Amino acid sequence: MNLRDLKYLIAVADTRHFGQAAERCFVSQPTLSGQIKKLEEELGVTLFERSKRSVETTHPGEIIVAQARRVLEQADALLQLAQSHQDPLVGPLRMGVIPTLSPYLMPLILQPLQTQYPQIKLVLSEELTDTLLTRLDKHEIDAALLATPVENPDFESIPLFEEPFWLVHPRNHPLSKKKKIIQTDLDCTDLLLLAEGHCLAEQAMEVCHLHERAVQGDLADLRAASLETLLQLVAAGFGCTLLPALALNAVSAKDKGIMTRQLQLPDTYRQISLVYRRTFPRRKVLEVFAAVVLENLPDTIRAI
Amino acid sequence: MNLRDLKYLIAVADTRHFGQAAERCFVSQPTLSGQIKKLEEELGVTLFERSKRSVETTHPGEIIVAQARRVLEQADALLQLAQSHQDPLVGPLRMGVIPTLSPYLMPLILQPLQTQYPQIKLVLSEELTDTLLTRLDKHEIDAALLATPVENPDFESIPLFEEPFWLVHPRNHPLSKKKKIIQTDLDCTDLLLLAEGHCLAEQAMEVCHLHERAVQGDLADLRAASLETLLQLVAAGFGCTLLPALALNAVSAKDKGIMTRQLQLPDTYRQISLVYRRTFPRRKVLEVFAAVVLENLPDTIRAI
DNA sequence: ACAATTGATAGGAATTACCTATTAACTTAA
DNA sequence: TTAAGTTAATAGGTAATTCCTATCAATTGT
Repeated sequence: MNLRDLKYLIAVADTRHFGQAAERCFVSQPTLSGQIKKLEEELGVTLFERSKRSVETTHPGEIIVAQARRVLEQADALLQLAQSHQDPLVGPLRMGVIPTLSPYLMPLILQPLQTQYPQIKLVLSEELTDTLLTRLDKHEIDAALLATPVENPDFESIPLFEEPFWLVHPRNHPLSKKKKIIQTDLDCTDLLLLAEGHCLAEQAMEVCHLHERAVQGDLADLRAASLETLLQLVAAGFGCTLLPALALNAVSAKDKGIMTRQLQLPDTYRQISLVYRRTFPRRKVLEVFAAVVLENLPDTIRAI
Repeated sequence: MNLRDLKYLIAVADTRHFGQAAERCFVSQPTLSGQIKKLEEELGVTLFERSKRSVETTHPGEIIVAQARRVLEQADALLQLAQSHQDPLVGPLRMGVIPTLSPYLMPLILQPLQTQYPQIKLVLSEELTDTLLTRLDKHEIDAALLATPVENPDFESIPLFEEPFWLVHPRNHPLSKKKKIIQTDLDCTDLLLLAEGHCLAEQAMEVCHLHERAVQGDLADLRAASLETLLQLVAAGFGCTLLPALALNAVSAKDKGIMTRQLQLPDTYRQISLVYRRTFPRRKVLEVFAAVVLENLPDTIRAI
């Protein structure tokens, strides 16, 4: 059995005329006659009662024709579904974002994305880099916004922008007296860190030339679960920390006891990129997403 | 698109493995890979995300696979429908019967038919010969029980039995004195007839050697609409008539004022046969029906 | 009676599906 | 680290299927 055969079948049932049915199906009459005959043999049922004068659908024929219409109806629906998914922008885009980026970047782009590409249904999940990479590998998400380069050859990435780190310290901190922060100021500072697993923690240590062991002792117990908590610690005078630029809005607005200092030093930024499986078939939607991100960055952040 | 392709599609979606899917479909892996690729190109949608490690269904793929299942479901239902109609006995048998036969024959066969072949759904219609032939030609009925031979080459017939005519007259009729009825008794009798269109009327005239004009006059206005009415007229002494043997039950039971006389004369019977279109594909059900009729005839009627 | 129509048949051409063999990339075991 | 085993894709040739033109037999309409 064949969808084409069912089309032939219905054409004959509709026209009661092999010639006209053939014309409607854009085939010759012998072709259509042959296929109908083959179908009848396959089904073991005579579908049409032919005479030289007329063609009539038999009773079982009527029933089978009705069912054939249902089959073609569903097949047609399949084609329409396919058509509606030809545009790579259509459908859900499952995006993972690291926690130190998501709350500060997403508010900037959700509105523009929704306005420019309403057909993209963004599904966000906020998790640590490792988790995101695992889920990406398991096809549970389509792409991830990360701050670390990827080595896995299964993945590719679109570089988005460089996000500078700012130094954040209490207003009564010794560094308050310095007009400009230099590298050595960072080296020996009382750095507060995020909990383990946050890439920001390692990156901060790297910027400050610290190793894992250096943050043992008093500070080891103070690793914060979120940037918000971290800022609370800074405000409470427990030490200073490095903050990614996009998160600055979160601090300046609410806490007068905190000073934020731009770092005019080399390599004091993290590189944000959009990571996806090499085999992901809807690259277009990622390109569109990346473009929207870049268009809506504050002027202080430079795109790559 | 093709039902086979959809089977391949579902096999891959189920197994997430081209090789195993191919095995399930009894084709080679390259064949299946090729058809899936062709399908993807036709639909304009990437259905699977392949890597050397794994095969995953894309989001549009999931949707299309679900629809493909619906298509195959309906196609499967079609095959099952066809299967259930392979037996020519299954389904309605639309049977036309002439009014002078139906009420006397049908009670004899309905019960046995129902018992022996419960799958046959008999749909009866009782109409005059001409109407039945027209409806047979228009495929409105499948066959007809008639008492006249058919000339139309589109039709064929299965001879069933010869139904003798009996003479029926009032008990106080001159013929009551005769021990045996001979042809000349019939020739000049006061014959009562059924309404025009009933084949029985013409056949009775023929048996009695009468022509159309002979029944003009008084009798012309007395043509009865049914055998029952005819018997009422006989009982009321308006004349005599010829009755087909199967209808005898109807008279003997209810009216003592009527005599029924067997005719031991040549050609005093009508031939009942089952008429159908030459092209009717379920001849088997007709043969079965004919057999049931013959098996359940009273012993007084001889089958052909 | 003759031309036009209709569905079936025959024979050959074109397309399509299919198979085997092989490749390229990756994973696992030694 | 190398070797063996998997996996999906590719290439090339074969078999099956579909399709066409030409024709026939039967019927219908003029």
